[in-house]
Amino acid sequence: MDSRYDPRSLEDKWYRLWEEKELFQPRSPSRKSYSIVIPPPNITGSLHWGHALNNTLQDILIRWRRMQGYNTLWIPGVDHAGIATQNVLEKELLTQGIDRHKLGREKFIKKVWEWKEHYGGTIIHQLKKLGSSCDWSRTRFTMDEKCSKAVMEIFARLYNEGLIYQADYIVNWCPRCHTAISDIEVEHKEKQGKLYYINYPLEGEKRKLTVATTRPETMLGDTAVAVHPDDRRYQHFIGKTIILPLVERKIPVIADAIVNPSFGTGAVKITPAHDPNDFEISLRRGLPRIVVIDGEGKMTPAAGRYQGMKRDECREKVITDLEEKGYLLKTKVHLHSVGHCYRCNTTIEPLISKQWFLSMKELARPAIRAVKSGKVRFVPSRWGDVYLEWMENIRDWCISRQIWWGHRIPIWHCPACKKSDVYLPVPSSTRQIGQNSATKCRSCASTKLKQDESVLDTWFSSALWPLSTLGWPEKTDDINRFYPTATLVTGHEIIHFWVARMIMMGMKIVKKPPFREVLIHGIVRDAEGKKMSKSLGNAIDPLKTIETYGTDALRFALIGATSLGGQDIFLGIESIEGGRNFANKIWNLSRFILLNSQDFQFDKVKRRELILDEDDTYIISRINQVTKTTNEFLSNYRFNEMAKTLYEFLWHEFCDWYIELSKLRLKPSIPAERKTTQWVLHYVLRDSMKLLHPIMPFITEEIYQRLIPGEESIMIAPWPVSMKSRINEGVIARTKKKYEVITAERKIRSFWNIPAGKKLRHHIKPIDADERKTLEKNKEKLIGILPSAHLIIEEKQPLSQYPISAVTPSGTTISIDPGEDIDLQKEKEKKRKEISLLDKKIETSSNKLKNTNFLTKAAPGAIAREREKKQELEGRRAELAKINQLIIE
RNA sequence: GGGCGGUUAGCUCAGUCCGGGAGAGCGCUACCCUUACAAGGUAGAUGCCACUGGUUCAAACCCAGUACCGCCCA
Repeated sequence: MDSRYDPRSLEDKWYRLWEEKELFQPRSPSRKSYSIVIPPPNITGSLHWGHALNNTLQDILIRWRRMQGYNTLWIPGVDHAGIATQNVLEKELLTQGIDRHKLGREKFIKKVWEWKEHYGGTIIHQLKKLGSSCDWSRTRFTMDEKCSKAVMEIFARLYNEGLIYQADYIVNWCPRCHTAISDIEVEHKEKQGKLYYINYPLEGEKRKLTVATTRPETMLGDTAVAVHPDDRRYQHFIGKTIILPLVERKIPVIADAIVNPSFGTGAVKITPAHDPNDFEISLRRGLPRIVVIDGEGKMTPAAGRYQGMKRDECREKVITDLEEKGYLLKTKVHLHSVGHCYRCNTTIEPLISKQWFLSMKELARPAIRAVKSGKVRFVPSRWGDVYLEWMENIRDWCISRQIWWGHRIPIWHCPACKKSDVYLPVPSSTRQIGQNSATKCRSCASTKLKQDESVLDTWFSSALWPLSTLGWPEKTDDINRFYPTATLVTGHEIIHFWVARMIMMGMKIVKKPPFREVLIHGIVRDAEGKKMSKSLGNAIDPLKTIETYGTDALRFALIGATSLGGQDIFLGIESIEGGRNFANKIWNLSRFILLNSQDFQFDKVKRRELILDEDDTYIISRINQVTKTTNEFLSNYRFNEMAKTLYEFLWHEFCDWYIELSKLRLKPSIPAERKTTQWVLHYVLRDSMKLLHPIMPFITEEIYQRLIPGEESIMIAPWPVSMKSRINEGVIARTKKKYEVITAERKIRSFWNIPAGKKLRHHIKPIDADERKTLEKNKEKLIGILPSAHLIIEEKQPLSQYPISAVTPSGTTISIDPGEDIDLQKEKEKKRKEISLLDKKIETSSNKLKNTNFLTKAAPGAIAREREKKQELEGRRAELAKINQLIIE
């Protein structure tokens, strides 16, 4: 065994073995199920820190439950990511000089499939590097035959129920992607812009009304000016007519309560075709809607002489023209929020167009109830409020996208009778699903049906994910067995996009929510607090990190950085180093144990042969306690606490104390003692490896296999069970006090610069008879570990013999003979400082105990604890004072 | 404008659900290559727990408000 842990050689080896043995598949059909569906990563994506965290959390849950014997299933898959994928392909084709429009829809889609076959597996491969124990044999793709079938089926059902409708509506249009996007796909960003104050003259009067706008180019499409009905400044303008500058159109001045009187001048221009608020007003008031900007972001013929200009060019021109003609009053710097496409960051153009919508109110109701009744529980619970807030104010979902890559809407329009209807595709046409499957119009039997050009929003298929991956709309065993899934693990950024819509679909389709709990975790950010992402260029490639530090180190660091509140996570490379160091520690402690157990076989030892001393009992008690807390932490999703507990236990209890002391007992001279120690080392190591396995799957497998040769895998080893009978609280307390004596002695050495290995003469004065007994029982060990040339343990020993000493928190004194003259004044000064510090604490404590309010109102336990504390402090102080007294003499 | 989160050691953060002796890792200081590990060991220093008020015998923790930072929604 090498003295350093090298993850590279091990990880692929074990992962391959796990896959070969099909350990990732459900393997206990008679047992209770535990299932998870993966949040499907984007097909164009590559592994980033968010995936790493998200999948590690899922893997921990699934590995834990698998070891507990559940029939576990973690379903993986990828999402076809309509807009993103189309963008990637378009760019790639452009580098070859190919324009998608020239290629045509069918050929383009064929190209996307080809691309998918080539590169679509990247992210899956990367998830494997993370150690994810998904059942890859069930990998799904949102565009594959089964998922597509589910999409078509539910679309038809919703359409036939009248929940899907087509309407002219103002949508968020991305002029670059050439498609509508939903409200939540718009990212609002604060931008420094200008507020333009424009004078609008009244018809037949000298007076004018000044409006303020951030988008002067849209004035070409104005169809009214609005003021607040209670605004006294403008009462006499209401009902008048304005001659719109540059356009010379006559538009009315109207009153509407939506106007904010304190914004700008309190009078606003109304452009129904290019502003969502104005659109709403136009619906109420029956105002005309004049489209002046088209889907390309260029001015339409309705813009008159500005036709053909790009919207920002047009803005400049409109401003100059207004200025020239004296309509522009002033401009002011103005901070406002501007919508951007979350895919390509282009400024969104609100635009009127014909789109497909899914009405949400009715779908939302049961989904709201599912969360309110506790059928679905968010962890941490505050995210449930975020969900409810959105659901209770839900708006209809624009589900159509004007792109080619995606599930084409199965609606056919008949040019003959002008009717449209839904036609389900022929099941065999996997790839072109939804196409050419309607041949005859149901109304007039015309054979010239034309399919709707739009495709469905990608999230529409994602919403069906827990059902479609299990085989819906077929009635499958998997659905009976694994639906609803147990836990959905995801980031808070997609609660609206995905989580809410899955719950709605689950309730709609099978009347059961798709999961019982939703674990929301933080977003991984870099050291500067920015979200780690490729587009920002601040991402450290997790694969490089894995290459350098190992998967287990990365996983441990990520888990250690999470917290109960789902706070965002800042991760520097130092954290990963910490994980690597821990892995190395595990490696070396195992190495120590393995090197010292070549003559040992765990199974051959009978419990009767063991002579357990208190250090053994201590560590056995502790591993049983740790087992218990680990389980509790896992049940409550407190993964960081779990990681910390195991780290602390292995490093600072097992290594620092048990293993150090075991070195004194592994000598072959007393075989029974050696055997006992070996047994305990094995027992603790075996159980710790199991407990740690969900977080650090690779190193634990390697150690486990070396420890117990011939085992199939730690993955399916039984999860440790904490045994109450093996926890001895009394021994734990006594042993801790014993270790305090050793620490106290080390402090003396450190203070006086006495080398750690130098054998000294020691006196120990135990605080009481119990302590004396414990120490006497451990005399040999103390001599070895201190190390001591001569050790006296005596409650009433003359302290003056050995001038330098230390007192443990419980009051036991240990003194040493430095073997040479030392500066007694320095020692006295040190003690005096300790005493005055204790005095302060004693004062606080005794004030508390003198307070009658405290004595009458505090819990009895709290008072008892306080008394104990004071007693301990006083005992310690007394010892220190006595010693100092003696030094003077 | 509405909502949510954060503010604890030089840095990154736990701890707040469930009130009672301020914690971890990294960094820093001193000593140590002690045959599991220098990716290590031993010991050490460092805090008006953002601010103001309230509740309480007792507040980092509960309540109200303020400031600053961040996120989401309109």
